[in-house]
Amino acid sequence: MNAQFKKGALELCVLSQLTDKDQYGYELTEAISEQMTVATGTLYLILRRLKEEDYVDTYLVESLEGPARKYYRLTEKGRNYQNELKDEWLDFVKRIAVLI
Amino acid sequence: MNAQFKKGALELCVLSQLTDKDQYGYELTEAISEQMTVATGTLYLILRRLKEEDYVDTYLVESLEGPARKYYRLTEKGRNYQNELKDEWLDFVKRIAVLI
DNA sequence: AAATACTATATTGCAAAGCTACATAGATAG
DNA sequence: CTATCTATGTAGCTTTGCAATATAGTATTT
Repeated sequence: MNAQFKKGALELCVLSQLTDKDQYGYELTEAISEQMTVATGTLYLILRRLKEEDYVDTYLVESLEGPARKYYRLTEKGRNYQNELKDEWLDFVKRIAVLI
Repeated sequence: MNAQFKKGALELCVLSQLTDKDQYGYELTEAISEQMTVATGTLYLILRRLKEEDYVDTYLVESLEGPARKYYRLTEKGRNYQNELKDEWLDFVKRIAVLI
């Protein structure tokens, strides 16, 4: 799996996964891992960045199967950003198709 | 234009542009600029890298309109690489589509 | 003759983002 | 009590595009 392709696109994937329902980090890692290899820890960096920029907020929920889970929820700003980024991505893919 | 999306994909674009005919750096920059913004100089780094790894070789041709042009030609290794990378890209795009 | 602009190649320093490896920690099964 | 699964998090590295800049040939304008 080409690591360079992922740059930027992973952020969009995380945001998109959160549009339907709140999820915690490990859960997101598992969902995205079904489509591509993603290193443990990679998503936590993205999630921290998204939180710093107020695209998501978080809350803790205790778990019976291990440590507490930190859930991530899209903010209004995050929803707008997800939309923009998705449009940009689809446009980008079309432009690449022209060149290859 | 999201700079992160370009990582890796630009290399594929350059390789793909060379599959039909040899081209020089400035010419490639102009062709790719029709689809996306790309900074002057960016492609020269990619081209140097591609040459170091024997995906392309080069030859100089004098020009009436300015300095000599350095043409880039795909090697057999480069053709194989372009094919692999293209397949990987198309697969990647499909997987992202599942996630968003 | 000098300044400007277009064509053309190339390098330097910077920033973004994923990867590897590692650290921490609760719960549970053997 | 050790291993394993769940779960979050950090440090250092690498790759790669960008901005800025340098160099240089040719042509046109002032």
